[in-house]
Amino acid sequence: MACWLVKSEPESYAIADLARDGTTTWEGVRNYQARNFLKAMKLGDRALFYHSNATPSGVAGVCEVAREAYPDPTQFDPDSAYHDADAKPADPRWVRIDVRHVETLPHFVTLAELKADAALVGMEVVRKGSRLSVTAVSDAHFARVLALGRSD
DNA sequence: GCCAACGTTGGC
DNA sequence: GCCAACGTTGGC
Repeated sequence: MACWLVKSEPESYAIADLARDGTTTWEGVRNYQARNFLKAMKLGDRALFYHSNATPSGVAGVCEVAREAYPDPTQFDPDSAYHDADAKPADPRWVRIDVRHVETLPHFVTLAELKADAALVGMEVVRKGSRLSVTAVSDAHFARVLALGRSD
């Protein structure tokens, strides 16, 4: 089973919102690399829920894939901010997934902590200028972040 | 608000 | 196909 990291700006959707909703739809991804990761995510895969553009930014919890990739309807909606005039219903360009809340970490793991941890060298989100909203995470990195988030 | 990183667009 | 301009992300 693969591990992932998904980013959300807590001002628009935070881990507390996911805890309240139980499941939500992850849509609006308009980057091909991130989309390809979405397509690779399998039912039950776990993902770190990362708060971006936050004070501070960091890993707030864990979610799991509740439904695998299916066409993102916002690409066909002219009124949507995610509208893509070049996307055809017969050949959808963008997908979304559904995710389910698994746990809110008792200790919020800040980006500074991630960067300071020797075991997390090479993790994508720690890279300077990392902008991908969906990334793959190694099993070892995933376990390490969980350990940090569960201890205090 | 600034700026670095980097994906996308469009002229040629 | 090259590359400059531009837009977006996201840390600080």
